[in-house]
Amino acid sequence: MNIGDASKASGVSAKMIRYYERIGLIPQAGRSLSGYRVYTEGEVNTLRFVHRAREFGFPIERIRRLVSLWQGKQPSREVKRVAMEHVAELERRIAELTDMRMALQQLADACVGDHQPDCPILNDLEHHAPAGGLAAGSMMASAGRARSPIAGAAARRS
Amino acid sequence: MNIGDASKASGVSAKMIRYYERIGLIPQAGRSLSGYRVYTEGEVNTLRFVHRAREFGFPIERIRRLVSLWQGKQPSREVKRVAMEHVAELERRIAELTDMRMALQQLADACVGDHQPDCPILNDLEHHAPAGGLAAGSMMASAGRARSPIAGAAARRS
DNA sequence: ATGGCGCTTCCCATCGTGGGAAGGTCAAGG
DNA sequence: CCTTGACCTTCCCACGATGGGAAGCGCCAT
Repeated sequence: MNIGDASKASGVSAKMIRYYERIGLIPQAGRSLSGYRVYTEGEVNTLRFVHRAREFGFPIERIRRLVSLWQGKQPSREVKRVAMEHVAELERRIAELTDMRMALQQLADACVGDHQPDCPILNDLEHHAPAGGLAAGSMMASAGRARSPIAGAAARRS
Repeated sequence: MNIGDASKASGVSAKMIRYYERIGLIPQAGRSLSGYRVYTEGEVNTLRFVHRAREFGFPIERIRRLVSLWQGKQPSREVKRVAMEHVAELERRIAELTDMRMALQQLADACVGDHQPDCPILNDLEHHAPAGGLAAGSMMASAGRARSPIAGAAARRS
């Protein structure tokens, strides 16, 4: 099977298959006489595994560990641990975005949105002090602070 | 004021100030005789504006529009529209991440996590069909499908 | 004048993905 | 046999926003 068929069968683009091979996420594929990459069903299966893991948002390095655990028939405890690490990461990112969304929504709610240039959104952007060490609640708009248990997670966008 | 002080006063790193100037998000700063960038209070204020907008997760191109609306004293309707576009974008990303989190959490819940290599997480990764056009509910784990109003938003990660 | 800090420009890396150029291969049909 | 088109190869570039670091110069205090 050539790379095009492997791509269709796995859902991974040919470009990404070559990339995954280059960074060592998947082993180097065999080659035909003319230098074309050749794939077996088993290799396509690995590509499907990687593709599905990407759909879950796993970063490449974590997928590397997952593939290793999978191929090595390791205890499911390890797999679960890696998965839960990723769940925690997802929750962290969800919390950040939720903080932003809530704060911005509050400002937008307070903005009448007419022909006048006066606008609470611009006022916040213009007058908010740069985070000077004190982080708690700094993301929240003035009205209705600390209503969420996940407030203050912004600005740690890594 | 030199770039270091402007950085401290605005919360934007010197590196990023130069970057913003290079891409034209902020106008070119004046220069001292020796070539140092020199900033006025007004320019620092613009930097603060940009910094705060970044904290809200606004991408640079949207900040460009916001700055323009702000400087041009445009009707708040326009500002609100840009802000709500960003809220929609945030909600889209939150929905994607939430889908991933839920699906993965379900698989992890179904994983006993002992010394046995058998694991629902790996089973899903290994046997899930590559998205072949039919997208609805494809992200959901087998148990408890379609329990969320925002299911099926994954794999549109850009 | 010397040391230390700040400023300058320039290049590189991240992370995952796509685009495209330049060139080789293969199969089908004239 | 030759052309055509679809496929494959490698190599380079781009994204978005940010940081790291090198090489070289300016500024100020001791």
